[in-house]
Amino acid sequence: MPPNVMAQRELQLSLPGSAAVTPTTAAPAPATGTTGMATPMATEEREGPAEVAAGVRGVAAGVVAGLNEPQADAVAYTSGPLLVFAGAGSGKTRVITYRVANLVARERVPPYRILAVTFTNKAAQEMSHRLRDMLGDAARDVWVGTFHATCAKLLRRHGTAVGVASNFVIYDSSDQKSVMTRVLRELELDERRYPPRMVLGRVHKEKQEGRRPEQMNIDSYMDEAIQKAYRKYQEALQAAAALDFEDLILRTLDLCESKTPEAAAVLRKFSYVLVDEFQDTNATQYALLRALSSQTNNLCVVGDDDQSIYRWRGADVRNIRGFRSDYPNARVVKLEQNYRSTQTIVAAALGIIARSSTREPKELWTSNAEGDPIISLGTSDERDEAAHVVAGIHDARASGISMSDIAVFYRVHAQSRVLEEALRAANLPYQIVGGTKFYERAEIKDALSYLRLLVNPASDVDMLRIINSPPRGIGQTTVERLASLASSRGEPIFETLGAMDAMEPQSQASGKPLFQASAKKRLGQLQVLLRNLKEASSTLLPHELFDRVIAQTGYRAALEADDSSENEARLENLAELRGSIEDYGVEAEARGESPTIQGFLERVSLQSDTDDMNETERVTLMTVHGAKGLEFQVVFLTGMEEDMFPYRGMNDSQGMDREQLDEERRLAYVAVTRARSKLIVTHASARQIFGTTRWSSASRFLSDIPPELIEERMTPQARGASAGGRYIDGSSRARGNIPTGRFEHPQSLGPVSPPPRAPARPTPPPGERYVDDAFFDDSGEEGEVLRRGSKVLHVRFGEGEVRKVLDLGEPAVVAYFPGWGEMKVLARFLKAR
DNA sequence: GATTGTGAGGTTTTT
DNA sequence: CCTCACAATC
Repeated sequence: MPPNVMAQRELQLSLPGSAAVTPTTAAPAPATGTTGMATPMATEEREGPAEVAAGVRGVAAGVVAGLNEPQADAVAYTSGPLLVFAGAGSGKTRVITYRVANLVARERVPPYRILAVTFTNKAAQEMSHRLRDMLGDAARDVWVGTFHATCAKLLRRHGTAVGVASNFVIYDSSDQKSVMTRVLRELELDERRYPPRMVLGRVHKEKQEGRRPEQMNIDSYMDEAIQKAYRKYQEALQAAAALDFEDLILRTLDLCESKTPEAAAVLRKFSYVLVDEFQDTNATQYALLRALSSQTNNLCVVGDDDQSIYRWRGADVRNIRGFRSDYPNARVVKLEQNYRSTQTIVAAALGIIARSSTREPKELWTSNAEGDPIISLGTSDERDEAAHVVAGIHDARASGISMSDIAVFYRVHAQSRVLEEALRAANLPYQIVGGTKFYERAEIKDALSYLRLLVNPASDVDMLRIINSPPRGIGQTTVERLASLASSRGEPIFETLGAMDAMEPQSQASGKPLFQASAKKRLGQLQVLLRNLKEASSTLLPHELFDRVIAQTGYRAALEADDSSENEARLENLAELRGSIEDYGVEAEARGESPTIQGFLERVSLQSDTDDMNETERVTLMTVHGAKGLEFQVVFLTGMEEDMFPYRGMNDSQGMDREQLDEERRLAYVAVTRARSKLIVTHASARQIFGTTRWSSASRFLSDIPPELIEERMTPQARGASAGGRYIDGSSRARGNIPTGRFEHPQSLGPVSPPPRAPARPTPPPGERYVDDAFFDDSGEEGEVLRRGSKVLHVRFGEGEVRKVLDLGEPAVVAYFPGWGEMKVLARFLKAR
């Protein structure tokens, strides 16, 4: 993870402090709304060194020093609900950590009674580290973790009160999908009308909004089918002692509401609850937070509605926007000073977000230097783009910027490949965050399934996964019969397997034995194998168990048997998995816990690849989503084209709705605000994506940035493409004022060339209009909007339909004209129909 | 029962 | 472009 330079910068100011702010704990919460505390700044207030709790490294006094006024306010306000709007780069994490430190060191709140919740492990880790720096050992007892990890922890301890087995396993999305597939089959629902993905999506949505099957709104036959599937899916999970991600939250909420002694204990547990990225919470998560803080109402939520980018995942930005009405006496603090970025970058970000249709009013500002202009680079295609990103990285390095302080962002992972190739060819070290996940590889999933099955034999998904892996002669027919036998007996497959010896199951139809002798024998062997491993699992260390599993199951042997390069890679992956099990063991012991397989598995299922970024000297490639919460000196924001960003799916039809567009806009805002001093945005006129070529114009978000902040450029290739391209209408591409500068790192730039200018357009004849560049317009209300599907009229080709919109320095399209085919035409030669 | 091939479908972002 | 599901074949 890149170092938080802002923090470093500020800590220099803050640490000498023996100054402290008068605790404002007792102050009544004024209803004045925003930042209105008149608390003097730390530097103006003198106190003797504050008493320091044992084990706390003298930070109590410094806790509030070095914070600006609203920050200090948020840290010091400790009695009741608190809502912090934290603009990008405004020192949000800092406020949370200082707040926790203040609670422990000054307010003497026992660390184990503080809960700080984040969304990503990455954020949780960073918070832990910072707390450790401030509080030392006391930090260990603060509950810091993601929603999911926190819930898992609570459920392991107390879940039995609401019927959650303490050895539950967590099903990831592919596990979930296979459960759902089986459910849908059992319900005999048509796979085309009810794709598992879709049904699962609907079920998740219900769960995210806290609705059980019986609470669903049923408006159609399909809803009814989904309701059935939802029920059955939950039954299947319950039978397998498995939880999906939503269940982790929902069942913890159940626990809280259960009126059991365990519930009482959990509800009493935390006297302070803090949440980071509150704008990303869904209804269930919010309900859980409310429950966990219900005894004291000391709920502190920190977030930024402008950075709400997970609506698709159930996040409800109304949680943060409506917090004040849920907690009318909440103190509201707005952190509006940005410490991260240049004025130029902040202004650009504001230009983008300003057009969002709904926002909590706030003014982000900075006292940082103006900085360099943003470079907007037009490229011909994704390869050209990648080549110039590489060139830009070289330039940045030449000006002394560390590789780990450079990032390349893209909207979707699919864009990473070309960039990756270019970086590799240029010998630039890089790391890709996210994407194809290690833990999704087949061999890893197989190995983990064995381990999970040993912890929780009821987990049918795992059983079905490994039953014939490595191949042991148990075929589809046998598996199906076994599974249906188990389900008719109402027990997990593992149990049925164990009972095989004692019974002679017969087919109901024919009365013949259900299993052939050979099949039965093989099932018996598997049963013995698993039983032996299970016995061993209680005595062996996790990595030893792993070794035994891949040895005794024949998994390793099967891979070694044929030494293809794929199998070699698989063996390496398994070795890597073993390594991470060992690492886990070491860490667990360091924490004074004894390592267990269950502990390891939990870590795995709640961890994403995004989490382990290291600080080595490498350029970071990631999606914009992955970038949230991070910052880099230099940021390349690629693929800034209409259709890519804002991203539109494949469905060729209509555009996106306002809400989607707003979310894309916020995403763009997040992307831009990651940059500290340099932002280079790139767009390509043509892009190969998902196997087809897409032509598009520059993103509307670029035109929302005040033009004076941007320096427009084109790569030679892009210029060549537009200058050399001949059009059927014979239009000349020759135009004046095309900048000719090489692409270099902004800091080493010469004089800025003026942006390319479209040639003056002739006045349209009376009664005619020219279709023009109004397709940058969000609202579609002014001007003529030219987009896919628009009907156009050309003087020679007649009526046509727009297939692609492109930016060739001026608006142009690929349009289909019956009798002519697809033609590339400048928009100014077209009339709208 | 296993292996291989073909086709179709879907393609965002993540705990 | 990729994955997955299913069919045909050994």
